[in-house]
Amino acid sequence: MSTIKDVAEAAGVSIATVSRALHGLPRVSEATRQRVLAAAAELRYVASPSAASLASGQTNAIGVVAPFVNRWYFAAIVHSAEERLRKAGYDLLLYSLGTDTHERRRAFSGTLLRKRVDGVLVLGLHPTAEEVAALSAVGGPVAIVGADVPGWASVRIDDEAAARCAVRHLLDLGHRRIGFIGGADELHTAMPADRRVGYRAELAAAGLPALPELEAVGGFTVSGGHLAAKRLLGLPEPPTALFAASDEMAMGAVQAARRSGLRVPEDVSVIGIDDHEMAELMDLTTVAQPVVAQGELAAEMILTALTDGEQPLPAITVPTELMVRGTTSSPRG
Amino acid sequence: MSTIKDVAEAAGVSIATVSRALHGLPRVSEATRQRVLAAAAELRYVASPSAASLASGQTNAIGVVAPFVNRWYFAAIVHSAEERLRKAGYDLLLYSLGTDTHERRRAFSGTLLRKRVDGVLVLGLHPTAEEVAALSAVGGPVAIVGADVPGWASVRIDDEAAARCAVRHLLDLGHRRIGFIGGADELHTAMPADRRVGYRAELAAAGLPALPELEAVGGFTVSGGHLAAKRLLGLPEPPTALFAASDEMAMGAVQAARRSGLRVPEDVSVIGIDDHEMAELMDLTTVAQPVVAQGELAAEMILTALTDGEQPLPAITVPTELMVRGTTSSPRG
DNA sequence: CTGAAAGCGCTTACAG
DNA sequence: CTGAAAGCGCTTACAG
Repeated sequence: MSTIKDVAEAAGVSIATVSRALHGLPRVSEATRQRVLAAAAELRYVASPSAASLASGQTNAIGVVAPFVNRWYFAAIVHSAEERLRKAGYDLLLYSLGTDTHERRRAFSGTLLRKRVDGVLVLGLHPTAEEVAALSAVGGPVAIVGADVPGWASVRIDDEAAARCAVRHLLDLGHRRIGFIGGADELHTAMPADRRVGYRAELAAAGLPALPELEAVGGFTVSGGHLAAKRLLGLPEPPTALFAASDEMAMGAVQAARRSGLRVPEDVSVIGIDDHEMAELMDLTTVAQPVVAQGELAAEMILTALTDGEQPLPAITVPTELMVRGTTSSPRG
Repeated sequence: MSTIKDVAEAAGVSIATVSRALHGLPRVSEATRQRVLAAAAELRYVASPSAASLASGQTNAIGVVAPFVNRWYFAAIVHSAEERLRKAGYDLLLYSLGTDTHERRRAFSGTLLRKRVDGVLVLGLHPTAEEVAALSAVGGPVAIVGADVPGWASVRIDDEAAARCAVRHLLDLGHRRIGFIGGADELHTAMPADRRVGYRAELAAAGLPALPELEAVGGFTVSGGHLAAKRLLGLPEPPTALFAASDEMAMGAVQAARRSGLRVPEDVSVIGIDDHEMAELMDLTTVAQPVVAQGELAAEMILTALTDGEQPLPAITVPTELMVRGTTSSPRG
């Protein structure tokens, strides 16, 4: 593996000049630059990121912290953010925490990220005040997707409004007994709580009570949604419609209804949030959120903060859209 | 941010001793080690990865190169590999190439990875001989998932056998006119070709011809599968069963059949490969492949190669399993 | 426009 | 068991 010294010798210049030429800095004659570029290409020279980082104090890497990557929402955001960051010359260090509290602590405390990244992208987690302080102390700009934190850049949907939109759709269709399938670990992720708030608020706005027995926990998985729906539909007085806080849970709910011999939407309506890539396939009515855009925006914000220094970090709310498909209709009778 | 020097001063030892104590190396007295550990904790010291890499020649990072992360198969493998690698103290650098040939070239040429990672994990790509040579020249061990390459560690399923298993299931049910929905860019990814080979081979073993008009391109997406199925089912003499080389395409095919007014499986059977997380939900018959295990195995192989030096790199084939669900049955009549 | 040199923060023989 | 010192390969003022 060739080093900058090899290139310098081959080009007949100093290593300082090689560095400047390769970085496109001014104060290098065009002739010299060409000679250096040719020598570097010839030697297949690639600068050592470690050495460059040590000398410059920049790592040219962004850390991405998420609970999962193998879920539609996170995978889509990671993919779009990665593309944007790589284009800007940044590497993406992935920390997929799972549900492990210990790993979560390591990530947020900075043990994992300090001195390793120039900035951090947090996905789908709702950090505590302590965690915010710790991550902020890592040094670089932080952007969060799916929540907002003072001092950090953020991209999110209005979860409460999205939930209200979904419930309103059901109300407009004539439903009055509407079940809710939410997440479980409200402490860990941001949006479940907000979506539940929206559910209750929209019911209240329609003069309907929020009945505890109509709220179930789905854990944001297909099988969790299935189980939750099964319980709700087995109630003595079952709901005529189900609002699931994510499409994956909504899909599980549709399945549960059908396995219980109920037709969707004739016997029970189901609506989700997301517009998961499989939602159209399943003809699922949902409130769509733009995931690719959120990933790109978050990446963009970090890049801007990295170059533009001290300008205020934006907090963006992206719009959602009701997608009426085949799993919702008016209740019978 | 504290450096090793701060810790050394606080503990009253040299930086060499700090380094040894923190790494758990021998030849440090227990008392000294405790003192160093305490000082490091007190100062919230985290070693600079750049400095450590530059001095040691190791990056403690593994590069993961994949065409996508936002597809079930890749996301699942990245997630499980990341967990294993992080546990071993390695960072995961993600390179999600997309379909961009330019980025692919950069990744395989080593421009992206050289001097940056200790090993590489390649997912779902079928590198050319040239690419293999270039990536091998990066230096560290390489493991590939979904294909096998001489000189690299590998984990994969037997794609041809999996395809034959799927087709055999359809033959056993009595189908004789079986359509195939495969990928598109056979040059880029490994398995499409093998799965097509298996399809043809199993037909041949049953004394049936491989009819070109029964083979369609689905591009490994739901919508691609939908389109391909639509074409096949619109044939003057349509197939009574469809074998899709992935579950996502199979799901698209099921949808296409239903939208054409055909019942699945009464009018047309559909089988896929994968056992996608949504397959059970859709009651899709498929040939299951273990994704989590493949990710873990691949990570394990790299870790072993990294520590155990020059032992031969394993090439493992993991088993697949036919999952008979509700989208396949005997043809009518 | 170019070079000599300091310095980034570690690891690792080498001495003792 | 511990320390002094070289060296990893860059970047970046500082001179000229």
